[in-house]
Amino acid sequence: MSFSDLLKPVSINFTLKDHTYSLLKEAILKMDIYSPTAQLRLDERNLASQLRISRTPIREALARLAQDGLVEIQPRKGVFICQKTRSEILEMIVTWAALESMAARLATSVASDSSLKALRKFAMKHSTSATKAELSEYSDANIKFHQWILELSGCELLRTTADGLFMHMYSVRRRAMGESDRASRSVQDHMQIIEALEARDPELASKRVLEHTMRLHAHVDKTWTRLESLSSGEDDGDHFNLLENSFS
Amino acid sequence: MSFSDLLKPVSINFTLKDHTYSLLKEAILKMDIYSPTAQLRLDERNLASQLRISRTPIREALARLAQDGLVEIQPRKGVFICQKTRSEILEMIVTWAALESMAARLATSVASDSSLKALRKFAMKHSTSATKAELSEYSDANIKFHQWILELSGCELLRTTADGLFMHMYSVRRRAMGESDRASRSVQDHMQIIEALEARDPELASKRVLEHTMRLHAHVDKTWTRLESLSSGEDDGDHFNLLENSFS
DNA sequence: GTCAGATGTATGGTATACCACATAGCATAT
DNA sequence: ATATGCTATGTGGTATACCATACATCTGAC
Repeated sequence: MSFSDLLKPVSINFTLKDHTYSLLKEAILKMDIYSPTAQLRLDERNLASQLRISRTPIREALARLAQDGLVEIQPRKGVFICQKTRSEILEMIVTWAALESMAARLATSVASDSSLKALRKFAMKHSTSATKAELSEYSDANIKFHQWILELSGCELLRTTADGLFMHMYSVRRRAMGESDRASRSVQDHMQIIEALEARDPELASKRVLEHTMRLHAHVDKTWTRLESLSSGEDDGDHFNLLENSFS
Repeated sequence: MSFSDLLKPVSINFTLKDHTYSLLKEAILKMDIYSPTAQLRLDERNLASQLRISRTPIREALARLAQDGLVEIQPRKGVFICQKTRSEILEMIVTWAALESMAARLATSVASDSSLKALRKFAMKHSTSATKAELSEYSDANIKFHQWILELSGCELLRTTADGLFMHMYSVRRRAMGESDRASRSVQDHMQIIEALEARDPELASKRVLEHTMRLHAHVDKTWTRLESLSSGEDDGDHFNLLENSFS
């Protein structure tokens, strides 16, 4: 083995700003940003000294984070982690529903029999863990199931766009999705979705995905209370209540 | 008029990086990035000297542009304007279809009679200009019509997400949308969409929007040739041809 | 003549210094 | 005691200097 072989992996394509971006993103998503004690402010100089790098790559990473809505940069004030309002979360679910129902529609055409089989296997395996109310695990499997459908669509853009939404839902999901009364219904829904995919019925598949996701919407709409206090009095646009009848 | 009214707009919230971001974004969208003579490379130092500012705000603006896919930053190489491949454009249309059909569904519930009336008025006005084959104007009106539906949904996120797609379609639209044989069919489609909205029929409205947008998809799929040469030989995933039957 | 290696130059990546503004605390005057 | 204004300090915004790499060009040897 020559020198060049040993020395080749010289951290090519690695930049501090990209690394910092992933680092900060992960950190933000992992923390519970709705905890009352959460540190919402990000100090550039603190981050710089903690990461032992200068402010420049940090600022470029923050600019990107601001672009995808994870933080807000207030000029001359500071950068703050974004807390989503109730209505923003509901809008995310609506948009997610739009994307995934399209994905299901496409999947009826492009997904292979074997990949549908794999999806069914996955869903059945985790349906058992759902019944024993292992909520955290169920919550992960639930998200994975939906991402899987996005993947089956073969449309990268649908998948990445939805991933951007899931990213924001990450902090929310423990609260919104992990409730055992919803779990059994959810498992039924998943099975029916798989059946529609296997039947290669685009209309039925997209319809069932849409209804399933909008049930989550209705659930969040009813039970999301903790953030209310933060933005009470504002016009949070509860008009989505009106929409339930659009998904019957 | 009181003092406070006069003194409020004290030029606050202006930063060079935000200004540069809008500036570069607009410049990129306006240029024909598919022209063979197009300048695809962006030189930080050139931009800095042209705009008479330092590289720092430019770099932060570029980081944001890279985030929404308008440019690509290759470490140690440079920043290049992104040319979308044929399959990426097709994926954008699919995703757009997903969003707008959901918007139409919502609009059947939340749009007011008067706003639907305004939409109809707008569509009828531009249907006449379409028949006289004023293509550029028709193309603008066409996009406006679709954006209007997104607005009627009352879901900000649907609208902004779709706007992100329209942004990329901007350079493409002159070529893809401006053909008179499509125009008359398009006008018919628009009218039928409006009728479905006025009938407050969510299923029909979303279905018609979906079919309408997928007709554009089929059209681009058949006629988009110019970029082929750039990426010929690559696996560009023409599998979307298979999907036409999903939207009948 | 051709190819390998070296060297120069251009360009992005990073660090740092400096500036403008926002905020809080204190002092002073009413 | 309260209100107003000043000052100190910290933070983000910007400019600039320097470093590392990629690429082109040149040169020399075979």
